[in-house]
Amino acid sequence: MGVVLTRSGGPLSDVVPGPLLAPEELLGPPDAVAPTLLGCWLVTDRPAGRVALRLTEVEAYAGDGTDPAAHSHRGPTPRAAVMFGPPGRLYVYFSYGVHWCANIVVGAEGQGSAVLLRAGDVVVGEELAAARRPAAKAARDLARGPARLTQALDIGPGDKDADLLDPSSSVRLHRGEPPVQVSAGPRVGISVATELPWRFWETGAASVSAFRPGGGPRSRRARQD
DNA sequence: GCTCTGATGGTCT
DNA sequence: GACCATCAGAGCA
Repeated sequence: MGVVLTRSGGPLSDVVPGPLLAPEELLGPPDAVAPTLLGCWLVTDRPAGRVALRLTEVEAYAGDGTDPAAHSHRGPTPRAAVMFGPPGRLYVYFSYGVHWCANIVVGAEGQGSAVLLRAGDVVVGEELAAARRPAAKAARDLARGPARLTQALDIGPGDKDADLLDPSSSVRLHRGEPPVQVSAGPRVGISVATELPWRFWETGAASVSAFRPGGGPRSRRARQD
């Protein structure tokens, strides 16, 4: 209930996604490409219907050997091989034995860089996304966090290495309206290279995952052994 | 509101 | 066998 309206006043379900991104737009260092992905639309077309969300939070991971937090840091292992593929592919990995998380491969083929998709605002198919995310209590929680984002979009192991730039693909990356303002800060949930401000989010977006301003992520590494 | 913990399994050493 | 690019829910203030 309650039809969400665009700024121009039309129902979002009638909004047509912008053009697909071109591979050239994903070249360059991951920390330079990542903020340009904010505002872009990630769209999944499934038999149950379409869900599209507007990216509001991402993180950059570099494959040039300087970023120990990147899955590609140890080379093209079976899991991380997709990261060394061409830009615009979807790198999906299984996290904590429970969740799937999604990255967009960026940079030149062979580089091993990617951008983790952390959060977005669902703009099309909100009811379908809500059905996939029964724990979400509010619209902003539908895709607030990397694993929640993949749940809302129904992204899973079957989407590994999907070509987001192919118009015939069921998972695609479309250009959207860029945010007015972008913020940057440390990445979440990693234990190395925490000093790099490679997390980017749309300033003020409600769907940006929770973070302690100035305090960093809560430390859970202080457990005794 | 904030903090803490269990769940759960692939990946890599 | 340890380590996770996490989430949801319980407990407490």
